[in-house]
Amino acid sequence: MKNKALQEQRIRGYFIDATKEILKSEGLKSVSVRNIAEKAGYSFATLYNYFKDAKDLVFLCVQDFQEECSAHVATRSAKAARGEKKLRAILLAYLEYFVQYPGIFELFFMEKLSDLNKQPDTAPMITGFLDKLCEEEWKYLVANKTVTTAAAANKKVALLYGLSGLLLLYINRQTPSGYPAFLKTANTFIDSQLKDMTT
Amino acid sequence: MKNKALQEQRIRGYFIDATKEILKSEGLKSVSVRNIAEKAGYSFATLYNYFKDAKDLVFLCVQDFQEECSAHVATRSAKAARGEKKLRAILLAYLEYFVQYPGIFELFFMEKLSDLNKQPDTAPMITGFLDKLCEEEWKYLVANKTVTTAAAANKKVALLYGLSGLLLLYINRQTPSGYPAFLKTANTFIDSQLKDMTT
DNA sequence: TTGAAATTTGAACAGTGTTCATTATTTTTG
DNA sequence: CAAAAATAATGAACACTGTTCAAATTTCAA
Repeated sequence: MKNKALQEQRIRGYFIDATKEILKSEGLKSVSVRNIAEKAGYSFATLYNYFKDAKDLVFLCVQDFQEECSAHVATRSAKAARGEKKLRAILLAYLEYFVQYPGIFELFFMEKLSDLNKQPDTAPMITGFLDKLCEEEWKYLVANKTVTTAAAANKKVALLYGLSGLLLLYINRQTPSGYPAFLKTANTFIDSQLKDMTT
Repeated sequence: MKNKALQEQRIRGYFIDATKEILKSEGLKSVSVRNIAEKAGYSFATLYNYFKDAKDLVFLCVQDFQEECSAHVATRSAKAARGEKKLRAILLAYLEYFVQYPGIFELFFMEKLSDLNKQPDTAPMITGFLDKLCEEEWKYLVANKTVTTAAAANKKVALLYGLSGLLLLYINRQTPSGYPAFLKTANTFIDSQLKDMTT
């Protein structure tokens, strides 16, 4: 009787779609049990039959948003020449996506994950996301002896932490103030991290 | 009639102290208008006679916590030799403070500031805090020609963003997992940023 | 002491999440 | 097909949240 499972998955999908819609339009602050349920066409109580939490539901959107971000990064970095150029394009497109959707940055990096979310390991999925986006280019650079594996590893984490902090302060503390200044700071930071590829 | 002003300031102090107490013990999630007021010994409605918001009140704690953090950094870095050693000690003590009080990191970097908080410019106060802590050491290093002013400026921002991101991911996403791993990552990152002081 | 001004307060309202007994629907069985 | 059993959907209820405002209280000067 797999109809049961199919129907159940469909209904879960309605709730997830409703949540995604709210997240992208009104943002995380407008996500509420009653809000989601209304958009999904069910009572708020029904949500609890399919999900432990609204938070639980919210974190199920992470994968979808990652795919969307991946697509955005892919198109924005398609023209760039392989290697460092492409890596730079990927990093900038990554920043661009979160600047466009601050609510998704909030969801990825600021929202506390509830206990059940630890089960499907949402946290490593998020922290490993940038690595996955850059994976191919780092491989390429290591293969071409532009950078050593060890140096690449260091640069990867420095970029992850640096870009996370940059987005955090830009989105939450208006530092730098204004998108042009943000872009300039981002480029300067990426420059400094990609220098001395063999160090 | 300056008694008026004095008494008013005293009462404001009761509310601020209550808020600080809650922030350090239960954390930001437990900060509520009724919660603060009860600890302060007043009705929840009274809070609105002295502050626009509970958020407003919360951000008034920033300065006090910065002073506390400064003191912690000072004692923890007192023994270090001037220059790079001391700079490292400052950075590690800075991290240490926020790891000890994740609620204060939340307040400094994650909590959205309301409109009134933009008036006393809380945001630059927060983003400039690390710079202020390190100011003397950077001056020393520049004076000793260990690093150029331009290179120092770049390293300052890279450290600010990197450490912010590191704390963000450690506190919110358990990455790295465990304090020893966190310390190792922090040291590696600081190493990479302080290398090539003349570049 | 009295009256006016200032301060403190709780009621009220609109939100929030969550649980659970009741209702409605669907599925299975006779 | 009809009755019974299983499943799913629901809204009432409770405990919170922030915020406003008229009423109660306190303060203080005349």
